Amino acid sequence: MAQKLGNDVTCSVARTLDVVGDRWTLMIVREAMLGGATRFQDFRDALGIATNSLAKRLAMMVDEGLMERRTYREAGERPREEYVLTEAGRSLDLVIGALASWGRTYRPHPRGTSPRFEVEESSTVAQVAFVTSGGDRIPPGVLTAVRTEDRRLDDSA
Amino acid sequence: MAQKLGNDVTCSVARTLDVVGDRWTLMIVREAMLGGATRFQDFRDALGIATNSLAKRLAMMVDEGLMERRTYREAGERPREEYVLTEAGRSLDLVIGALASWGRTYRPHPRGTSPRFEVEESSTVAQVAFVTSGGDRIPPGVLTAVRTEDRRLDDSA
DNA sequence: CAGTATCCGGTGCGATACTG
DNA sequence: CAGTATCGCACCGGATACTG
Repeated sequence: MAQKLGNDVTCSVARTLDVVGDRWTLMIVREAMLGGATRFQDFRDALGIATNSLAKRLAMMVDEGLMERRTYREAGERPREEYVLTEAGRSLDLVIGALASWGRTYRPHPRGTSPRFEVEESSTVAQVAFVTSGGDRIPPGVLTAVRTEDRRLDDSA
Repeated sequence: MAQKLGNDVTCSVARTLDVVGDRWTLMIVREAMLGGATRFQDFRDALGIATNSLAKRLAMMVDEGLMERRTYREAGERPREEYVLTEAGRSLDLVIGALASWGRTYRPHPRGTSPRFEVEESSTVAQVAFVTSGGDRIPPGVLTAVRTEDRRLDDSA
């Protein structure tokens, strides 16, 4: 069950916001991506979110396929629950990256921090940008938006 | 005045969500990008939003520097108000693009529509992706996130 | 530790009516 | 057309207490 934004289900932006458009979900995703957080308490400590809110968010995210809930047991420990991003959840990295980039540019903060995305092992830093289907980067400010039917767009290219 | 998400101002994602994290702002930006909407009534018709909500959102967006409000007069007409995206507002295209892309992939809809971004005149379709500072596209699934101080990140590269 | 149960306040948002 | 004014409510989310 998505949550609220009932109108305009035909808009792909609205459909996404219906899932991640609340106050906490993307922050939880961000925390999960940073790798430190997998357990309930991790998210609670990192975000300062109320327990019932967190429980509700995590349940929604599992329900929506952003997270997977697992029970695991370390040697000698009692079983624990952990929440791990699914592929759909990990794919929100572009959204997180775009939000972070905008914030850095237009809402700078002297002690600000962002999730930096880098290629594993090679330490190459990644940036979010528009590219052509050929893979060439498109400079900012030259794009026009046109309303298009989704089936005519190919994301895999 | 940002609106609500008080905590964690050091996180650039949170700072951005503080501006665009409500239910309508990004939908208004989207509509403005599609070019059809500049006037109050345009947004109202396109989104079905309540007038007071729209007024409040637009005022906030002007206040936050996402939109510019102008009074103009066409020949023989009475003066009208129009709302035009600023550079900061237009720069949300990456966020919109990332949201649309995710929605198309993970929340497909038979009659879904998205804003398609294309290079003016050349009709080249743009996609949102991670790239290296050298401009090479990075394939999905190979990135790791690390918490980093904003001043150590260079978005202009 | 990992939640669930309950209470409650702020407010985002819709509906409606009204103004210049 | 472009809003403002009022009303009302759903609901998100915080605080707290309690359970296995």
